[in-house]
Amino acid sequence: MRLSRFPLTTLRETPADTEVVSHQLMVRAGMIRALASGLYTWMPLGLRVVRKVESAVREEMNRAGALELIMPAVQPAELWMESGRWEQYGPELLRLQDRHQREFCFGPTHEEVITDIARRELQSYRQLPVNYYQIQTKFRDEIRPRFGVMRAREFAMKDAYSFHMDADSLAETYEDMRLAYCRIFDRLGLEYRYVQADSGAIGGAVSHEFHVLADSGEDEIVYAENSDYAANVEQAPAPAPDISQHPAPTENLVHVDTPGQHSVEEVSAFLDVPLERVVKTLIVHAPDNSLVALILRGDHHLNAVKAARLEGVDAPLRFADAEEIKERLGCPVGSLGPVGLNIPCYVDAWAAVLSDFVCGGNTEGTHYTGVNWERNAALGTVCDLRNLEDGEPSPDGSGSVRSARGVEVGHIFQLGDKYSQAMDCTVLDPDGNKKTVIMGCYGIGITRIVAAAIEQNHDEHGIIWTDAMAPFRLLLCPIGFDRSDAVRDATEDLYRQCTESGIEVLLDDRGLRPGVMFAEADLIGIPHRIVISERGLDESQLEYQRRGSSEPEVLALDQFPDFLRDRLTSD
RNA sequence: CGGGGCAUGGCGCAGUCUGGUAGCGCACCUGCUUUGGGAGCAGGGGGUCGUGGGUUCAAAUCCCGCUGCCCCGACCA
Repeated sequence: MRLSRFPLTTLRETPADTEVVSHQLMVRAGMIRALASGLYTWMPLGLRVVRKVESAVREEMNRAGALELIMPAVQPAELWMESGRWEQYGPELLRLQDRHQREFCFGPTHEEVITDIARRELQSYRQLPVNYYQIQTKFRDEIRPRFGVMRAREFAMKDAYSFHMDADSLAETYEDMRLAYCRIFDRLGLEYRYVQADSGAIGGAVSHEFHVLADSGEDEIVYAENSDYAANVEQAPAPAPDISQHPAPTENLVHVDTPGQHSVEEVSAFLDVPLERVVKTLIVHAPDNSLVALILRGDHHLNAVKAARLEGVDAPLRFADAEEIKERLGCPVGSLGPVGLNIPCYVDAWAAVLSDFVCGGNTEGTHYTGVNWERNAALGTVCDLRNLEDGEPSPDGSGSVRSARGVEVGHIFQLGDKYSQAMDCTVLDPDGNKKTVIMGCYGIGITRIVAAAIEQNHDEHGIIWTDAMAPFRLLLCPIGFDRSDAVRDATEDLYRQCTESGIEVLLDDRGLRPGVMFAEADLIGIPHRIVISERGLDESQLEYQRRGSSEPEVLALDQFPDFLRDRLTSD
């Protein structure tokens, strides 16, 4: 491709309405253009990257024996009523009516449609197992679309659905999919982790998430240094404290004045007590809207997902606001504590083993010191409320964990019979009896991978593509293309060699000043770059530079064919 | 959904308080010079100031309505 015929409108300045670096670079490089909130046009340069991701996914899905199909994006409400999700799904589901006032939705996912296909097509156990997939546009009416295509409303997703006679067969396909996903992310050259996403509390359902590691990721994950264990921090159990470390009380309860001291850090400093001997008291809503208290050690961080899973706590977690707390507990936030607190208390295990600790005095500007459970405050329910943190022991007993941030790009799930049961999807078994099939589902966010890859691989100049995702493999940068016959002739010859070798090559034949050409080259991130100049040609030399490496290499002109063969055709 | 902010040429912004001929940088077009990291000079094109109403001799600017977009909304308790 010649850049003179490939309009590339890059922006020198960062658009004001972009926040994360992938969004900024995608807009600046001309990969995407916004149409409305959460809706983007993929420009030719960006679409080439999307296609690379799609084809890696498609090839590995095919290799794993999955069958590609395409289902409609628009789905009739009747199917969603059968599964019960028409009521359940809420405002994220974009609902529409046709000219006859029939109800439809724009599919955010396709369990209902595929289950409908399966119950019509599949009659016999002989047809199982089977795994269907599609690469298709989804629409989810997100509360708050942001970060460009990372959290868009319309996005491309690969979704697969498998059907089985029994759990063993499902487990086999599930493992095949897990391996296929690993191959996909390996091929794309991304650093990733797969993490367990569910502890098994929900009916034995098994689920794993795949995360591309990036500092800006929306999820925090923890992984063991010495084993395969990895989990979303939302799910990872914190270690249990050593009960024997629970010393006997030595101090008396004292109600002290702490004027203006509200945060645990302030109180810790003011009273000269270590942060880990101060507890914080957080007030949230119960399902019936009454208040409950969550109590943690001052240096620990609340895990909202764990808290929301407690029976007496509403899910998702809803914090009580300051006015409500003042009104119902008679004390401003910042001075709350468990002593004499007249609402249900959930106490993190690490706070429960404290002795002689500090907490709020339940009156503005006061705290208690020398507090001891049961002696001064009812202990309430002891549970795991906090995050597992970097450096702590791994839940699988294999040493310590590290914490990292990740972008969720894949999710595989053993669904069981939730949809097949509701929608009566059955086949005949060898004995001629009707059996409800069980299902798995497997998603990959195609367009999100593009953003995640940029989050992971960029520098101050622009994007750094891996070979597998790059819109073009090689960029030819001739200096003086418009005014030097030698440069132009040599460049045209190299370009011809590339196209004949099947290399995806981009030629900057615009004759721009070198500074502009290089700045745009860095921005769009083509992994391999050859510079052709009169200066070099005088010595029969080219200059090669890998995007992201600081040192250019000299390449003899007559070695260019070897270069193509050795460095650019190996996948 | 709640709170805040913004809307002026393709992009980034000034002008709005205090009403009086719409401006700057980048980008774009033409010419000349320049050519190894987003050039210089000269000339040029492009804007119903988001939208609907109102006030006024006069509205980007003041008033009212609407729309769109962006940001914040889990830990001072």
